[in-house]
Order: sequence, then C-alpha cells, then structure tokens
Amino acid sequence: MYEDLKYWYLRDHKLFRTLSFGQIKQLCIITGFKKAQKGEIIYFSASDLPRIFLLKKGNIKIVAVDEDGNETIKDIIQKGDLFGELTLEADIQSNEYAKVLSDDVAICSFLMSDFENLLLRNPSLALSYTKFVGLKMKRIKNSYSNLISKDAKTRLFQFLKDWAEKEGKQVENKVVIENYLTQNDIAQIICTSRQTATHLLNEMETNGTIVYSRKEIIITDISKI
Amino acid sequence: MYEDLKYWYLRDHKLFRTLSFGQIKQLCIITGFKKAQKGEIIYFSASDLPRIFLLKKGNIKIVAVDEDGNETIKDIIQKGDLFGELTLEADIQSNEYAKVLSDDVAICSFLMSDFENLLLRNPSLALSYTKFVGLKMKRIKNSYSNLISKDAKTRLFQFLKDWAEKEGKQVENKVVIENYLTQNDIAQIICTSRQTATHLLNEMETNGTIVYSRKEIIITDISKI
DNA sequence: GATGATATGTCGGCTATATTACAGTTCTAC
DNA sequence: GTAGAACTGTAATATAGCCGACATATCATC
Repeated sequence: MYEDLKYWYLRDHKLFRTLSFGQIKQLCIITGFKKAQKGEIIYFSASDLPRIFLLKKGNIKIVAVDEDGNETIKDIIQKGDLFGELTLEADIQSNEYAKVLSDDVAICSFLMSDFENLLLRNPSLALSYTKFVGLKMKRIKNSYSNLISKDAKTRLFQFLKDWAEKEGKQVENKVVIENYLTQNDIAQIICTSRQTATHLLNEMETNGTIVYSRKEIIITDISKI
Repeated sequence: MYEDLKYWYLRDHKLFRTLSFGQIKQLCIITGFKKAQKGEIIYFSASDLPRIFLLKKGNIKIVAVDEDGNETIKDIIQKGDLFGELTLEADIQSNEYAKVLSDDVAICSFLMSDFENLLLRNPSLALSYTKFVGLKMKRIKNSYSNLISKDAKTRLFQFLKDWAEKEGKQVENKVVIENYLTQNDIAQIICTSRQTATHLLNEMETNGTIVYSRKEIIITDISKI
C-alpha cells in the first residue's frame, strides 16, 4: 500500500507521463519518501548520494548559506516541482537546505544515477527533461534581466502578478493568494531589503492595490496590475 | 570538400563526440554554414525556423533589444560555444541579434527539430546535452548571486579573473587577454554603467593591477586577483 | 494569559551607482 | 590625410535603496 502511494506520486507528475507502468515501478523501487512539518529544516546536499526530489505536497524554500553565514533564498518550491541536482551534476561545495513553509509537506526522492539510467533508456523522457531544465534556465534568465533593468517596485509587482497567476484563486476580479511567505522572504525573492519590501507593500495597501495579511494577500483588481 | 568541412566542424565539438560517423553525417546534411566579418550583425531569431548555432571561429555578442529600444548584452559567445534555441523551445517574442566582435567568424547551424530527432535517437547525447544546458544555468545562477551580493568592483574583478582563466595567455605571472570588448561591453556584462566601468578600470591601471588597451588587457600579477 | 520569539512598521542618514554632460582620443573609410 | 563615428576620460549632481535602530504587533508555548 505504501509502495503504491509512492508509485502514484510519481505517476502523477507530468514529466513522467510518457513512462510505462514498468518503468515507473523501476524508479519507485529506489524511491525515498518523507513527510515533514512546518518550520522543519531538511538538509539534502552533501551527506548522501546526489538525489532528485519531488515535492508532492506543500511548499518549501531553498536557502543557501554563504561563507559569511548570510542566508539567501534560492528558490521557492511548490507542490509538483522537482528540486535538488536537476543539472545531473553533483556540486559539492553548495551549502543549501530546505525549510518547510506550509503546515506539512510530502517529498519523494530518487538517486540521480538511477534517474540518469532511466533517461538513457527512455529518450522521449530525456527530451522532456531537457526542455524542463531549459525552462528553469529561462526563468532565471528572466529574473536576472528584471534585476538589471527594473526597480524594486516593478519587481514586486511582477512577483505578485506571477504568484497570483500560479496559485491565486480568482473571485470576480479579486485574486486571493494564500500567503506562506514573510515580508522578509518576499524581500529576498525580489532582491531587496526587508524594509524596502515592507514599505512598498504598505504603499500598495494604501493605494488600495492589495490587502495584505500574514495569512493571505488579496489583489483587489488584477486587471490593474 | 565543403561538405567535409561542415562535417569536421561538428565532429570536433565535445558534445558530439559520442555520435557515430553516420549520425553526424545525418545532422550535417541539414547543416548550414556561414562566414561573417567584424561588425556584421546576424539576425537569428523569428524569421527562419528555430535553429541551434555553433560558433566555430571568432567571437560574437548576443544583444537583446527591449520595448524601449535599449540594447543589452545577453551573452558573449566564443569559439566552440553553442547558441540559439538551446532550450529546444522556440520563443517568439525575443528580439535578439548577434554582432561579430572578432575579425571574422564561422558559424554552423542546424534545425532545432532535426536536433531533437537526433536526441531522441541518441539518449546518451541527450543526457550530455541536458548537462550542458544545466551548466549554462549554473553560470547564470552564479552571475545572479554575484549581482545580488557583490559590488561593481568585485564583479569586475571576478569577470577579469574568469576571462583570464578562459582565454588568457600566461607569461610568467602576467596574463595577457586579447581584448575584443569595449568598456561599454564590459560594463554591460558586469551590469553597471559605462562610466563606472571606465572609472574602475582606470583605478586598477593606476594601482598597477592591470594594463588596459583596446587591443589587450594585461593582468600584471594574476596571483593578486 | 504571560513570556519570549518572530514578524512588521517607521525613520533618517549614508553610499554606491546612475545620469547628464562634455571633452579628448582612437579608429574607419573615403 | 581628413571627416565622422565610435570609444574613452572626468566631473558634478541626483537618487534608489541599504543599513542601523527602535517601536509595535502577532504568534507560539508553557
């Protein structure tokens, strides 16, 4: 039954739709499975063999710690996203961990080497995966050029817009987003200081563009953003 | 003879080493080949079918033009690098062109769709290619975090160091780099204004860290950088 | 519901860097 | 060689957003 659960979790992911039942089973044999609660920290780098993870439930943030001990958010991972050694090259030096943002999460994982073998045996999966990595690259390129040419306000707008599009629930022309991020998180994602983010969010609230609370963010008129 | 030339140009690239003679020939049949001179502009986006390009000789820069007509450097491509629709997803809206920086360049190209077919038939090439795209992604991630956490001076240092490592010729502990970039180019690469770049370069020259000219940059003591 | 921890709000000074502006220099092409 | 274009040098001014400092609000836990 537990085995079955893992099986479906993988089967469910769009990337794996091209696989046969047998192939999925094969990957599932070596699949790990893990649950965790809000606030928990999950280390997933050096210690073990390199792995690829699939977040099946909840939200996590990937945090990197640099030489000086500063923590920066590398990524926000949502239900259905893959994370870990996506480039299929283990990098040793990276000092990253994942922190659970939602009430609870479920994560499957499999060894990078096993995944590689699967790709070798399944060319059309390999092609899909290549495109998937390419898409990730495009996203980063996009954030990069935003950071170069747009100011903090514009980046915040863009971030809220993207977030709303991905996760917001539309009610008439309002959009409600479940807010699992702190203002500090948001600040880091759009690459600015906490104070600036706070200031901008309050400004938007005064303008009537959004209603902000720790639980949810309501964009009052999505057409205006 | 001309056909043979194209053949070898591809054969030469490390990505294609895993391919058989037959497979290369197959891709070569549809290979395009082009030469261009310094200053020439090569458009490679919308007009034609999406392609992947391989720069066999020389240097070019990829320039993007935004809505307001501002030009920004997206990438510097060197001998042996691939460019174009590397993500295997044609994006329509991108308004990019390539400008030749070196005296002359040689470029081969093949259709994205043909390349896709080749990947489908050759899983180990697909795997290598994924890793290659992953590496590109890592590079961008790296520039991104540099831009977030390092000032212009540090970014210039890092850029010169990388450039020296990639292309510099070491003579004792001096490193000589052939300088095919203008200060404006350098400024754009490290994401700062031309004036700041000029100022920093002059500062480094006064310090005796580098000797700058339009033809070459000499790093006087590589161990100090 | 008291206590500590974490998150948010607010303010003013400071600094790196953009911007504007113009002069001098080097290259390119006739 | 000369004109024009492109590149480089320099300086003054403007400003976005960082940073420190502290107050207040909200949450988690006993």
